[in-house]
Amino acid sequence: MTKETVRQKTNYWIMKSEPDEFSIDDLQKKGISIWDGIRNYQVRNMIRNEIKVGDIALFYHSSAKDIGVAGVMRVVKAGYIDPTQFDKNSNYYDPKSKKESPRWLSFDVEFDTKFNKLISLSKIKQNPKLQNMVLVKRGNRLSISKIEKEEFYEISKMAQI
DNA sequence: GCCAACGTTGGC
DNA sequence: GCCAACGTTGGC
Repeated sequence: MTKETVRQKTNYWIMKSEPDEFSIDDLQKKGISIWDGIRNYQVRNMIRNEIKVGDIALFYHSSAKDIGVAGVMRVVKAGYIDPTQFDKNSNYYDPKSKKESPRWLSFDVEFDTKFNKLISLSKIKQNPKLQNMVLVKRGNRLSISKIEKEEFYEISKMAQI
């Protein structure tokens, strides 16, 4: 089989954002948005190696009054150089990143669905089918993590009840 | 290369 | 606001 005929499997992700900074409503308004400001090497490597067009992601609201999964989005542009690392006016400015060797990557996502109600972290922790998610484990601090297709559909199901 | 000190994330 | 659990930095 040639390389061209290999169809890559869709990856499923959960991606955190502080809704005060950027919420599911902001994404819905914009339609398509850059996902920028990643300043962690593990996550950077995930963007570089795995996140690709067509991947599906849960939008998670973190560090807020109500925390949990707010909706669904799709990756529409794979990893590219995050412009905010060179922008002195940005919160994400990184003076150590050089134009010749940029450190950080961003990508683009498109709004798909906003859940009627937030699927709270506590509800997720109560669901026995979701106990393997990195999200429910202690010390999980990565803003993006991979999830199983089954976990994605389980959470989607919880949104419909 | 080790590791202490410091910074950040994020739930509670 | 607290603090656990990391990640990063920098002196040695």
